[in-house]
Amino acid sequence: MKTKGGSTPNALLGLLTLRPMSGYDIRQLISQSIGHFWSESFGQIYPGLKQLAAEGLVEKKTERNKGKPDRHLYSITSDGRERLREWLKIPVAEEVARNELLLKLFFGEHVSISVNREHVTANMEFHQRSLKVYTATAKQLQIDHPNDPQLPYWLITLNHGKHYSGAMLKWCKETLAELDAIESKGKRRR
Amino acid sequence: MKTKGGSTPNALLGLLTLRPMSGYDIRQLISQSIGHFWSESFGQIYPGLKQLAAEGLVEKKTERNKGKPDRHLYSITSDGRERLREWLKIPVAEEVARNELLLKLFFGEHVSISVNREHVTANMEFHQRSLKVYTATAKQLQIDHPNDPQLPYWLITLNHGKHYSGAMLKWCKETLAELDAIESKGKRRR
DNA sequence: GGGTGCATGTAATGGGTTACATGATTCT
DNA sequence: AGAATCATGTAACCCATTACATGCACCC
Repeated sequence: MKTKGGSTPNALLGLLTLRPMSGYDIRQLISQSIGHFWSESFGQIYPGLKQLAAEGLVEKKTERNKGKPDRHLYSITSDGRERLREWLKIPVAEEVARNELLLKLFFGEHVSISVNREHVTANMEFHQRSLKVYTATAKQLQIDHPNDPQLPYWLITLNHGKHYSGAMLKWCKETLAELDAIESKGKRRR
Repeated sequence: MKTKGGSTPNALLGLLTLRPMSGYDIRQLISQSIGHFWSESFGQIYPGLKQLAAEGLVEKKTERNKGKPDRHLYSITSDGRERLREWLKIPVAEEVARNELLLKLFFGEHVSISVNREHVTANMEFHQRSLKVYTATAKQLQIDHPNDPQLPYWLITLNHGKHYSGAMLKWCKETLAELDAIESKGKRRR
């Protein structure tokens, strides 16, 4: 059996192994941890936590604060840990990730070269920025959690980002060169 | 304005610039062309074509066949071409692509090394296969459409695949080595 | 007889984002 | 005064896949 549904609740369980958190905390944490390859919106998180609590996979404790609204802190139960471990064992279904940039480039002949060039340039800049973030984050993680047994796994995901963005930068450069070549070929024929 | 919705109808328009096709044809063609970065199901294609026809962006002609069911052939109109061109100009929204493999590896410390190793190995094999397909397809395209002005754009998308899968292969190898390292470190401590 | 390919389409279901609704505090 | 942050949650909506429904022809 391959994973299909249920990634979201399992992502929540996974994050709650780090520490007990509220839905709001989870959202914050995602952007600082798995944000480069995962996203969850409040519309998923809050109902998701509710559901997990109903199944006994997480426990809810309400923290009352004066002035500020209540915080609903969720912590993972041992049942939750077991559920997470089971899910981690299931092979990953490799599905086609839709890539709109490639779709547009595939039909690129229908518009001017400069339009295509702009798409590629934007993508290149995105990956340049990403690369910097990956490198900086890896450094910071090693400082903040030097002996954490999870650190190697976190670095693995960051290394993925580095390879990915590095490859994309190369491809962008080649593509820009190719677009130039298409342009000059068009001029020569005219 | 960034693209959000409407990629599907525009993908259909794009494909119909190649030649008039039925919904069934489109499904077939996708797997041989944009299948590495795009997918459409019948549940999207048939209603999509209907909608495009209602907007006058495609024209429907019914081809009656004895024995076999009717074929509804759709061809793009000049309005459709204009719509496609407009869409191609809109910058691509760069959204986080969810990656379940990375999500599982991020929480990899909760399961045995071999579980993680298997995820990575499966991914490595996938990219090895993909690389072969990209190379073969590029060769075949150059034979089948040597002078097609769209060829450079098609090759650009294939080149993307090559860079991507190549980078992923490297990462997989590094990751497997890292998993070995984690394992031997664990043994040493015991 | 049964599977596969051709060919169309709808309905149910799932998964997800965005917008809405609320309201206090703190910073500028 | 107004924006941002904290904090929770629901509802509407969009997009997409899967399952269902139909039916002939061809091959094994």
